[in-house]
Amino acid sequence: MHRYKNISAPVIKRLPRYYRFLGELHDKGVIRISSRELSVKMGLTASQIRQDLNCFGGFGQQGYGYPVESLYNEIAHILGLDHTYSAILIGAGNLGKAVAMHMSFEKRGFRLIGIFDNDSKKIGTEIRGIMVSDLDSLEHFCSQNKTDAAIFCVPKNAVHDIADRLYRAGVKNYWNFSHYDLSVHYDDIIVENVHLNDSLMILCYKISDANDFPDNTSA
Amino acid sequence: MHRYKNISAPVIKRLPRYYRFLGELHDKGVIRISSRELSVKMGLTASQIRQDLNCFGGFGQQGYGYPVESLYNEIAHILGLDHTYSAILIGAGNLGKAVAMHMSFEKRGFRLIGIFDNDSKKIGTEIRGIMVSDLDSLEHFCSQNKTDAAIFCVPKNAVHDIADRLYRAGVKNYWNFSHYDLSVHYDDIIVENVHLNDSLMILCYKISDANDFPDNTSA
DNA sequence: TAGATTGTTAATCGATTAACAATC
DNA sequence: TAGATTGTTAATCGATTAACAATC
Repeated sequence: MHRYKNISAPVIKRLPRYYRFLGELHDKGVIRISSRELSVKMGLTASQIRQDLNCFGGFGQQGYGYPVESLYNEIAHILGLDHTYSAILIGAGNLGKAVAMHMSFEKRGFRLIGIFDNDSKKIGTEIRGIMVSDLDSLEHFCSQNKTDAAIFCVPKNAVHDIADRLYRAGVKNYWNFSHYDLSVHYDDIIVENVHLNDSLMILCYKISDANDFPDNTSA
Repeated sequence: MHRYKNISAPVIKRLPRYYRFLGELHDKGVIRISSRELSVKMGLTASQIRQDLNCFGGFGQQGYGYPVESLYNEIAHILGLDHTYSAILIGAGNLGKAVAMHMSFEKRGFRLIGIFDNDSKKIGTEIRGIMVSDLDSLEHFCSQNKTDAAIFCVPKNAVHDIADRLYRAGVKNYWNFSHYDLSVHYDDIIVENVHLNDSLMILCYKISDANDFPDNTSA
């Protein structure tokens, strides 16, 4: 059922970054690169790079290094970017609209096929050539269109109910921008979270930690 | 110079999530909670919760658990949310606009004091009550206004140059939405990345890994 | 061939979990 | 007090780094 065995989360999280750096190298016309050179560019150890890549196969050649273009393509394949999963966006507010407009879905293995909102002012408007539909028509849409994934750009109090409806309609893969933990409620779903608030708070922590003197903390 | 000693990245990343759950508990009127109960709600081990919290202090009480409200306030303080760091937004496109409109900066320790873009169509327009300024006036603005942090919502090819300018103007804390690794080029800066493309590719990986049969992968 | 660099095993380091004495 | 639960130390687990034989 799984393509690769026991790939740890840290390894998976590094894959898109490898993909990015290899893409840049390829654009610059670089043909081959050693784990040593790449480690310097990326701020990792050469050992880690070799370990990571060897989870998926032996893409290098002793005495030579890694061929940039084919490794780039291999990682695309590992990430599954050669798929085209259909996705719908839930929520056409500021954030939803920006996600719809900003993302190159096709380059990341997805195609945006529907947008839903419950605000009558938004229903009927177009975003990136896609008509915003009434949230009430969600089930009907999913029954008519193969829907692989849903993108949550709605306020947290709306998420649970919509997730329930999607789950019953068979949509179980979620890109979650909402301030809500989907994974706690179901366990046969796949969730990738983008918690912007959490990220901003972590920045706040880092700044505070680097700048505060212990004397100030009790103030 | 640092408030806490040797706090590991995994612990820091969990703090906003603790903060969120404690906030919800407090809203529901819950007065106290044991690490055991919280672990069930959050899908962690009780041991980890106690270890994490004890990095910062002994907030619990034997035989009783943790007082929800005061722990919530403690975590806010640990995260530095009682600060108000001034931040400027670079890039008023779809994503920048959404970030400006969508985020509750004040609740996360920040205040948005300026927005910059190089597109003459955007300069002079208002976003959330803030006038979009010409990117050329960046240095002047920073010299007149204490600027603690910058938010990057510009295309990757623009980042390096703007980061240079900000760095020279003394702005060294960045919330980075761009597809570019700032941290590789400087080392006395603080960066928190939001790599939406990486996140979407990770979702693609997870879906592919769960659904592909090995036989299909070579196709 | 000789030099370079991989793939892979072994050693180290760090994070998570378990256990339990301290104590409310 | 007795029961519960923390704070903290010890044990385990997993991830990273180092080392080196295989080999291009």
